[in-house]
Amino acid sequence: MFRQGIISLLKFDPGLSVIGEAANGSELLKTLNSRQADVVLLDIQMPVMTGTQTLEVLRQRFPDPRVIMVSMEFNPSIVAMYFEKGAHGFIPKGCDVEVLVEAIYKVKENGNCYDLSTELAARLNKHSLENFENTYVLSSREVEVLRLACQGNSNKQIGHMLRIAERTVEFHKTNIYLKTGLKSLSDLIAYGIKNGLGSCN
Amino acid sequence: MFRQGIISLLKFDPGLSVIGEAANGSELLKTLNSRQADVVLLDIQMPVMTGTQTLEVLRQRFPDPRVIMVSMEFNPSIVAMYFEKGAHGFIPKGCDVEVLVEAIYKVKENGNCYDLSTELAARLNKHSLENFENTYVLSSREVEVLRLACQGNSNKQIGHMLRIAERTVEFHKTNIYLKTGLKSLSDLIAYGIKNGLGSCN
DNA sequence: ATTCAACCTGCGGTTTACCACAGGTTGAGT
DNA sequence: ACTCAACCTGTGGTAAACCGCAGGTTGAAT
Repeated sequence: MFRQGIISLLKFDPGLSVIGEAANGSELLKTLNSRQADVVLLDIQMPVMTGTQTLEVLRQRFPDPRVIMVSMEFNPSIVAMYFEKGAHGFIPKGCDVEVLVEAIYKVKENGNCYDLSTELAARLNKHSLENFENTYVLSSREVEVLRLACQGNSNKQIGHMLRIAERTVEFHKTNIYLKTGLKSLSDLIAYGIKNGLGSCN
Repeated sequence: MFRQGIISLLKFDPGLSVIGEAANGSELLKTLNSRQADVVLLDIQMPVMTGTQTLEVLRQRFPDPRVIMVSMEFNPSIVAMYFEKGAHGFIPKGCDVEVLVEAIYKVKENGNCYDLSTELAARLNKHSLENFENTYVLSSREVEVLRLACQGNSNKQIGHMLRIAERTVEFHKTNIYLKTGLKSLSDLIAYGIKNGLGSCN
């Protein structure tokens, strides 16, 4: 329904053409086999595959199309993480469609883009980028732990899956708590789900 | 963005007119003060107020307009809960817009409506409604506990807020686990968030 | 070669979540 | 008066999450 809506809105812009749509990550990959895209709009909350996983596979198998993540949330820790994984843009769903159209053009011209009206831009200029990353951005290992936690696994199970000790999972979780400022497991899960780490949402 | 999309799609149907839109629950209530609506489309995942809370207040203060809940998920336990709280329709976002339009007409004519292609309809006919409810549908107390849990509160905190013993919170949680078939706290939180119980998603 | 960050781990110990057992209240319906 | 469902609560115990302390590895950059 969301897809139908966005597509019908994008059709109002004569400079853009929608060459395909997909209900989930694996459909997307199939579509890209037959058609070439300049820009891919990737919803973070998807069924079948998580946004993170889809992005990873997408960048590996189809390096050409540029990617804009579309999300309900806008957390610096998460936004930066998606850029590190190869995204070129990040747009919260709260934006007007005009902003989205602008972003599509910008990203198509080899630019990067995230909603500039936000605090992140300011922070990236003020403090050194590195310091910011070490303080707020989740490492890929941490994202992995968070993802598995969001999918209902216990620390022990996560440790088993990643072939690390339960203690190490706790260690990563502690760091996630520090970086995100969250305090309870409930908050952690809620945070993860809203940011697109979840089995089949 | 989602709203803009839906509205542009609904405009294609000459029998419908969109008389207003709102970004969250309290905006909705303000809008209804000045304009009368036949049907309200209420997204379950909203900022500021949860879907449940908005529905409750809406039904109290504006009993006339009929309400269709729009959600990513479709869990019998939750769907039935929303009907009990006064909703008249329930549409998953995965549906085509045609289904939504159909639903709007149906609900406007004083009918109730949920996606008939689903298992729920079958179940409601087969087993007695009462048995179904006792087995699957969350009571209002249980929903309240789940909501507070999704907002990051511990059992102790929840007990404090609802003025009941911590033990009683555990009791309700156990029942939620039984009714939903979930097993871990992570699953529980994920379930709640996806179904519109969450602080400001 | 050294430094540094990210990763990994073990040993306690505390807190929180959960569960089995056992029971009390209250209000609506027969 | 009785039933029944939903609600509430205590005791005591297990498992899971979390935390401080203390330390080891590895790979990339200076």
